[in-house]
Amino acid sequence: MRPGLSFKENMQEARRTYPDASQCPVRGVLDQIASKWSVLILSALAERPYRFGELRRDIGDISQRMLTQTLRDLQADGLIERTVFPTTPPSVEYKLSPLGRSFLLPLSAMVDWAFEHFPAIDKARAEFRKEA
Amino acid sequence: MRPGLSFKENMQEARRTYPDASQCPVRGVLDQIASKWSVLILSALAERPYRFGELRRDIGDISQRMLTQTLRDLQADGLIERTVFPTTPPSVEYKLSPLGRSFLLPLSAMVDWAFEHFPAIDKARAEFRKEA
DNA sequence: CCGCATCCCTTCGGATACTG
DNA sequence: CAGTATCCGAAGGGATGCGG
Repeated sequence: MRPGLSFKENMQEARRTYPDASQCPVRGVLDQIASKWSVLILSALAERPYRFGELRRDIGDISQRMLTQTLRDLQADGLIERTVFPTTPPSVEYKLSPLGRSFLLPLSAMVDWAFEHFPAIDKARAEFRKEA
Repeated sequence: MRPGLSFKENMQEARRTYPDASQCPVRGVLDQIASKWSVLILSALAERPYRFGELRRDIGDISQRMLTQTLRDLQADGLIERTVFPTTPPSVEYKLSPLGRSFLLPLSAMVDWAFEHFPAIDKARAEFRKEA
């Protein structure tokens, strides 16, 4: 990476367009989408469609309450599609929408970065505590 | 974007490496870094170094408490550097570290995506409410 | 199997007042 | 100017029990 600076223009343009950052619509989108549970759910759905119980088991430590809630939010945002199969017992499938798939690229960029740099961050945290 | 699927490998590899997602170190990193205030601060520092009061005014609706706290966390993670100038009155400068700058690319990818797609998301949200 | 409703505890985060 | 300390309301999120 070039030492100087090499970030995209939209980030600064967003800041120019919304000098009062509290009014920036991008913020509301990011808050929802970059949240802990959303990332895990979208990461799972990146592989293949999932049923409710599958997702629950796969993620492991998500409560059924948060799973339901986050799935609804992602559905409301148009990132995932929900299909009910009226079998007995009923089964419900969740899959990424085209919009949701378009989000995988920036999402995986974040995940990739975290995956690559978390050792450096852990080290920085440890040293920061030693100083204090 | 290709219709099929086109996401990076690390996302799936992270899921394979940490089948129990609750143990995944990437999660802790993301939670901290992709949070609301962190994104705003890093976006500001992407332009140039800032002093404390400048950041506060620039972001606008961040409380001094959260600004201090988030700056400390980002510093602990090694993403920003803090320099004290013992003038009177004292002044403190915050700037991105090399690690912090390396994060701008994935961060701006997210911001760019949000900037481009928030109209679609707003529309999806509105329609979702109409259905209900 | 999928999900909603309730209770309840914990964390987030703003407001205010006070130091070097 | 750049913080720290305290108080307190708001929101996040787990546990449990019921319904389609």
